[in-house]
Parts: sequence; C-alpha cells; structure tokens
Amino acid sequence: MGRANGMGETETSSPPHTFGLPIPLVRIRGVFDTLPRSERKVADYVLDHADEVIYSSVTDLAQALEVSESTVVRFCQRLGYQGYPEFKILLARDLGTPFRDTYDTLDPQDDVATIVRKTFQMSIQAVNDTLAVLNPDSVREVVNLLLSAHHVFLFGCGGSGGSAQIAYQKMLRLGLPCSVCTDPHTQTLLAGMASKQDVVIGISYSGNNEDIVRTMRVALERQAKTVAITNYPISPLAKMANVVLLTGAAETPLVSESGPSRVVQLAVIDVLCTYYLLRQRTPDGLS
Amino acid sequence: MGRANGMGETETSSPPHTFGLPIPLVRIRGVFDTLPRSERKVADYVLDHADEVIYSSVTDLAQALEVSESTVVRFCQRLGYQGYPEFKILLARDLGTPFRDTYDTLDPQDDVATIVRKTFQMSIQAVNDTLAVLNPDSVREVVNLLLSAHHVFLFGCGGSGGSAQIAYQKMLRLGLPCSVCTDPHTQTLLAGMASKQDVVIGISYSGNNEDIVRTMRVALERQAKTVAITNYPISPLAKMANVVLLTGAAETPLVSESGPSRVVQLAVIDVLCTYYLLRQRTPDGLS
DNA sequence: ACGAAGATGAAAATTATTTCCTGCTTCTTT
DNA sequence: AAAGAAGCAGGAAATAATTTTCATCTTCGT
Repeated sequence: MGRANGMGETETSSPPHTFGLPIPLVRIRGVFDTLPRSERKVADYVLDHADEVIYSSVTDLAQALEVSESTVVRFCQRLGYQGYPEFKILLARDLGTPFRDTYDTLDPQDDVATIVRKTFQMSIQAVNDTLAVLNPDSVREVVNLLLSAHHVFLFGCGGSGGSAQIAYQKMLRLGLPCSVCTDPHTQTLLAGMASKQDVVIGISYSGNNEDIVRTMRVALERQAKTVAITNYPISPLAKMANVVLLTGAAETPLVSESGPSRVVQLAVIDVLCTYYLLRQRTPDGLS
Repeated sequence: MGRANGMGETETSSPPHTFGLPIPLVRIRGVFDTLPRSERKVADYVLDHADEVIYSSVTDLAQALEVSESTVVRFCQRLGYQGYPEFKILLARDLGTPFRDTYDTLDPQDDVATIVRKTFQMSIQAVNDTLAVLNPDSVREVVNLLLSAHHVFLFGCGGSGGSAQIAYQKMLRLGLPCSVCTDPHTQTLLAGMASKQDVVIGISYSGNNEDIVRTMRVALERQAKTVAITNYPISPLAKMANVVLLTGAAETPLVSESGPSRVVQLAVIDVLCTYYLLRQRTPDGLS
C-alpha cells in the first residue's frame, strides 16, 4: 500500500531514470568540448571541486561561478539529468565516502572530531596489524588447550590486568572453569598450584613484566600449558610460553599506556572465545 | 578580477559539519532505539530502501510512509544533519562506496584463519560504528571535566570492570588523580565521598547494571560530575550521567560478554586519554 | 489520575529549482 | 560586410521542495 500510492503521485519522483550513465564526472569530460562558454565554466568547477559541489545549492554554485542559476540547471540537463538535485546525488554516489587523511598523526591543532577520528583509526590499524601477525594455528592450538583444560588461569598486571579481567568474564560465560589474578604475589602462588591439565595465560604488552614472567616460569615448571599474549615475540614472556599469541600494536609516541595496545589484546581474547564457542558447539575434528 | 568577491561566503557553502564519519546508515542503527515511533518508521524505510530514498524528495518519502514531512526532516536533524538534502547526499556517498559494512557472519565450517579474520573485522566494524555515534563535543566536555577534576573515580562491574581497570592505569600515567573500584558495595561508598569537583565515570555496556546505576545516582546526589560510557543512550545509566559517551557495538548473536563491546569501550577511553594529553600539553583555548 | 515533556501533523514561511522570456552574441550565407 | 538564423545567457516569474512554527495529542513519570 504504502509504496504504490506514494511513488506514482508526482512525475518528479520517477525512480529508475538515467540507468545508462550515472557517472557524472565521466560524462562531463565526455561532453566538455561541446559545451558553451558558461557551462564549460560550470564543468571546470565541478571537476575541480566535486566534493564541495555536492553540498552546494544551485544558487551557491551560480554565485561562486558568477553565472546564472539557469545556466547551472541547463548544464545538468544537457548532461542528461533531470535537474540539479539529481545531478548532485549521482555525483555524490560517484565520489564515495572520503577516507582521505586516515593515516596521519595527531596534531594538537586538530579539533576534537579529528582527534577522535585519528585515534580510532589507530585502533583499527592496530587490529589490522594484529590480524597480520597473529598466527591462526596458534589460535587453534590454544583453543584446543582450552577445550581440554581442567582449569584456566588468567594473569596480567597493570593495564593487562584489565584485559585479563575481561577475558575472565568472557570465559566464565562460556562455561570455562577459570580464575583471574592481577596481584603479582598471589599470581605466583596460584601458578604453583597449577597442574599438567591446566592452562595458564599470561598477558603483557611488552612481555617484560617481571611478575608475569616469574609466574609463567613457575607454571612451566609445574608443566602446566602456558600461553602468552604479547606484542613481542622474543620477549622473556614469550620464551616462557608453549604458545604465543602475538598482537601487532605499533609503538605509540605518546605514553606507554596510551594507544591501542589493550584494544588488540581484547581482539585476540575475543577470537579465542569466539572460536572456543564454535568448537564447543560442533563436535571436534573440524578445521 | 571578478573572482574575488563571490568567494568568501559562497565557496564555503557547507563543509559537512557533521561529526565523525558521514555514514548515515550506521548512525541510524546507532540511534534507532532512541527514536520515537514515527521516526523509527522513517529509519526502517531508509535502511531498507536507501537506494530509492536518495532519489526521493521529502514529500515523496513522507507520502510513501504516511507520515508528515516534518517528521522526516526532524529525523534527519536528530541524526545530526542540517536537513534532508544533506542527509540524502551523505546517504548517496555511503551507498556509492563499494565495500560497505561487511557484516560477515560466522560459520562453524570456517577454518581458523577465517574465524580470526571475521572476528577482527567485527571489532573494526564496531570501532567504525562507534566513531559514527560518539559525539566529539561530549569527548571535549569530559576532557574539560578531567582537566579540572580534583579526583576521578572509575567504576565498572564484570567485564566493564576490566575496562575501568585499564582506564585507571592509563589515567594514572597521565598524572590524573584517580581511583578504580570494581566492587559494587565499595563503589557506592566511594561515590558517597565524591565532591562537586570530582568526576565519576561509570562504565556499562548495557547501561542497565544496577550497581553502577546506584553508584552513579549517589555520585549525582553528591553533585559530582558524572560520565557514562555505554552502548545505550536511553539506558538508566545514561540518565544518571551529565555526559554520555556512546559506543556503537552491534549486538552479537553469540553471548552477551562476547563480541567487541569491550574493544569499543577501550577505544573511547583511549580517545579520552589522548585528547587529555594533548590538551594538557597545549595551553587552553583551542578547538 | 495529573502534569510535564515530548511527539506529531497541518499549514505557513522560507528557500531552492526550473521555466519562460528577452536581449545579446556568434556564426552562416550571400 | 551585412542580414538573418541559431542558440546562449541572464533576470524574473512560476513552481516545487524544505524547514519552521504552532496547536493538538500522546506518553511517561509521579
């Protein structure tokens, strides 16, 4: 009901027009030579400032170019569009979403919106980088360990303690018998109680945290299965681990705790839990 | 010679003033739950018929939906656009982009590498979505609060407790006087000690956690400045907050604790810390 | 149940777009 | 080189689209 009556009403709303050539920029170049003087002015401007034009009205454009509005409209119609609005829409489609300054660095002069965008972009970049360095085989290996684990210990200090905490909550909800500890002393004590059937996951961005390394060494001595989540494959922590899950967060110039290092830890944890869940549901042997 | 005069105002026409990325579809999903009935109708239709909408006028759309034109315009403005035309243009750009949201669903048949890729992709998508719903003005507001805060309290329960923990570590290193608490009872006690000059940040994905809401209410009564980090703008937590920082993680079909909900919390926290640092370094007055 | 806050649509006000008309230029033809 | 034809350009009127205002109605919280 809604659709039928609404559309047929006005002639201007004809849905499927200009099927043939919806590519304004190309078409402009095609007819450029045949355009009269004023319209050529319009064409020039549009080709140069397409991303401004799509936000301008006929009047804006006409004024900027010092031509009449009629000229702009005629220009659009000559190109084959019904009028200026249609031209603008197609131009916008043609342009696509601007992702221009994605990789640039933070500038104190930037306004908040830009800071936000750039910071988020860095997180995304870090996740992508992690995708590149994280070995899927290691993921499978760890999930295999988790599936047969009697108990899972999660250890992290400082910021990584937060990641451990989050991992703990996720795993709890997956039905994994697990515990978390962010206190260095207690960690070591707990690790001393780990058995061969247990999995000990140590999290440290730098892989250099003494407490975690010590804890992992203890776990290793107890023959527990040790897993490291770290950014550095040759770190002391990585040496203590049976399996290493590598993150790929770039160093940040600001402060050590700043930047997306935690984001990627969580991304890795998320993968573990997701894959665990899938494996739990389907009988083994796949993948 | 004629060039000089027209330029000053016209050329600027309207640099898209919208914050974040101009991704209408994501933004619609972000605010969908907060929309009134009629506007939700519009949202539904736009999500379903985006490629027709870009050729329709307000009148067309209003008729097709059997709502008033005012509603359509209000809908666009609520989304943050100046009006319908701007919305339409941005929508068109969005559509034009070839690789839009890749909501690849997980398939138990996938091999590990694919699972990893898809899971990471979901995190990236969530960060992008958050970029679309997070209001930079709110970020600035919160950082202003932080800059003049006597003390910052960070509260979260469960998984969000981990996020709070990470935020605490980051802020500590920025020299912010702060404390974190993940125990419901103690939280409330602490909040009862907050003063007018303090900032209380409550983190909860759903915004429904009773403990956090209670804690925030106490903080509000103490006239502390309250900040919420949540995915739901109309949640009880959001109501208790002077400023709301919105995340944009899509619901995940798996488990509540799964998915990138934590990742985006961290991304938001990261932005806070980054911008705080920049502001700290440069004398005020910018942006 | 009552009041306040908010949602909705009708219509008015504003703004944008298109058409129409006129004067002008340019090109062609002689 | 001059006259006519063709068609271009701009102003203004006409039309259409968009936004605001305002009165009414609904809903939510107390």
